[in-house]
Amino acid sequence: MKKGVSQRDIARLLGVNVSTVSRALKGQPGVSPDLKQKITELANERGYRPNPFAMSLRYGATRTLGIVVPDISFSHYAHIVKWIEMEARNNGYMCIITDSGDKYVSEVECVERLMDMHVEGIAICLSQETTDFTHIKRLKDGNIPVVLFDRVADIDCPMVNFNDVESARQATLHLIDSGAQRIAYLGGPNRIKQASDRKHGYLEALKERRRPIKKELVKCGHVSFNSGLSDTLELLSLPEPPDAILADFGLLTHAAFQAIVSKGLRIPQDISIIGFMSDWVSGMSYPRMTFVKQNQRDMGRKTAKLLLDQINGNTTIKHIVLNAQLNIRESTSPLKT
Amino acid sequence: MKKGVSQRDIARLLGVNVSTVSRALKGQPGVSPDLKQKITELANERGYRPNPFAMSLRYGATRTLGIVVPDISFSHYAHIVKWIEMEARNNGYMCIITDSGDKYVSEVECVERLMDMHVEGIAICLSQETTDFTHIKRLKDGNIPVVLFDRVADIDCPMVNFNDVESARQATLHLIDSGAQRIAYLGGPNRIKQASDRKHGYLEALKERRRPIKKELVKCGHVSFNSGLSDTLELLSLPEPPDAILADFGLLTHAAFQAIVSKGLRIPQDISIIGFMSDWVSGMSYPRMTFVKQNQRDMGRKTAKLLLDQINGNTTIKHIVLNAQLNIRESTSPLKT
DNA sequence: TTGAAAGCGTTACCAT
DNA sequence: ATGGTAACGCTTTCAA
Repeated sequence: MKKGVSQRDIARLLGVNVSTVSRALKGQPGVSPDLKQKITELANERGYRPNPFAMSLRYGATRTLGIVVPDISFSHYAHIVKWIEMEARNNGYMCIITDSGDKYVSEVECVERLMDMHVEGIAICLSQETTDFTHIKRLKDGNIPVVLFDRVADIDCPMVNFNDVESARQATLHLIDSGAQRIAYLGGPNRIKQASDRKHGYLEALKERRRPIKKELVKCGHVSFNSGLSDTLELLSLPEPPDAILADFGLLTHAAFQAIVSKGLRIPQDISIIGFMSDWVSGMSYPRMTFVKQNQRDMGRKTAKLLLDQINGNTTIKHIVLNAQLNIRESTSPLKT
Repeated sequence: MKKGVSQRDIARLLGVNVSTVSRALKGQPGVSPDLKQKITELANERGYRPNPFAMSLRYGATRTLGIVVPDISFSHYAHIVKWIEMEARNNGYMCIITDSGDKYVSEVECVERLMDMHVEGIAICLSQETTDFTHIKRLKDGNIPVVLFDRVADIDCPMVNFNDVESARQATLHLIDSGAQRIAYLGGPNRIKQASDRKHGYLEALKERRRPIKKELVKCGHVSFNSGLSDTLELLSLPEPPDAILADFGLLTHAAFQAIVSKGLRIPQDISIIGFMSDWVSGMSYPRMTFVKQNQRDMGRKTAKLLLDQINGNTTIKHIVLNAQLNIRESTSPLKT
């Protein structure tokens, strides 16, 4: 392990004291222009770089943020993370990104590791297993700023999420108004607030249009491709199968699509579908999917800002809700007035 | 900024010396069982955690790796990064991930920042602008282990990449053998080794089957959606348009697909297409895309291993080439024997 | 078995 | 204007 050049090295080379070098390099008063010149020149020449660990040790400030995501390989999270990182970097912070694999135990471990690294704040997107929030509370007890994003929970903590109730409501209304009679809901388990919010929006829309709620059309399983696939196949095998599906997660959307295709059903003639997915994938599918568009850039930036605000002592802003938008394309049947 | 519990705190509480606490906590000999018991108990109770910065300062070992990617929001890179991170974590390392935005200047800045953070090694996927490698050389001069992955270069440095010549060759052969007469190539600029390798494979396949090389069918523009879109539209407007396209990057594949659809052409009846893309997106398009499948998990793991090997003083292994696989689906017309 | 002190890189404070 | 030194958390070497 090769060492870099330290202030002490420069001091020795010039026959002066470290403290003088420190002052010169920090641009503080109390150094003669001559000496200052010599010091900065030598520092540049030898490639002096301040050692952040010495600073951290002294001040406890690591200029580092921690991020925990369920799965960085999902485009949705990767996009959000990208913008958290951008915003952080613009403010002089580096990001340490950890992947919980959507598992509770791993999430706790990630948080502990980040605490060990003395990050100044942590942004967390909760795993689908998380129902216990002691690890979050521990952070708050330790006065480490936290922000929950995307997958949040009903706890007292700053957070940024999308308006899940409303976006699912809009999507369901669109399906009803396009003529769908039996709309199935494919979502996640109720313990995920995101999932229960979305289901709530779905049910609200049905009530609003005075449509009956059919229990057999509501699937709230594990958020995984396989679970989505078998749930959709079950739906399609019902004596009275749905003529529309609202899929509430990217993975489930993908699975539902595959299941429909594998059954030889036509979209939207036989069945309509709305999903949560990214713009460009929606554009490649055939037919192009009507989908709920979420602005990951906004979410990433807002999350970083909330974190940095807290680090800078501003504790006023608390909970930000972003609007998602329904993008109507060809996977939902045209209006039958 | 709240401080954690230090060894000194524990020492004071027990009325002993810090060094004794240190020995006890490290399980070193020279502490009475009694005292050791008391120290470890108190440490657990108060939630003592070693301060990594003090350790770093003393040993220069940060147990941290740096990663530089062109765009973390691309599924391809996000997948690779996920597995680098996993492998690193299994070996007690954390990862600091930086996004160069596919820009050279930003890539250099990322590397500098990572050096400042005193990461023990850096994995880099080069930006499409990078032709100057002094920042890589600087790392090697500083004895900081480096591994290039995915987008590599012809320099003396450990690296992991896919067999780009071969996968493009295979893809082209498949198009020829499916009956395509005028195969267009949509790739990146020659300065990207990945792109020139793939073009090389394309040309080799044509030669192998004694097909003429038509310059107007070879497009090597910027790797971006817009560039891919306009290049494909140009190809389709030729007096003699291609009856097959090989698109050599995910973005370009996506763009080519959109361009073809916008022109009202049918795949594969009017034109065949092979792309570089992810498995699940390929399954959602219609028709399902024939594509070159790259194993990101392997690449991520191998990259991390190469980095960790170097950190551990093993400098033998140098260059790993992974095989990509052609997955044949319905976007290439059936064999006309 | 335990204590004392030095050192890692930096800065702040006090002395010169 | 400059030097000396303590402090941050931890380990190691030497001394008791």
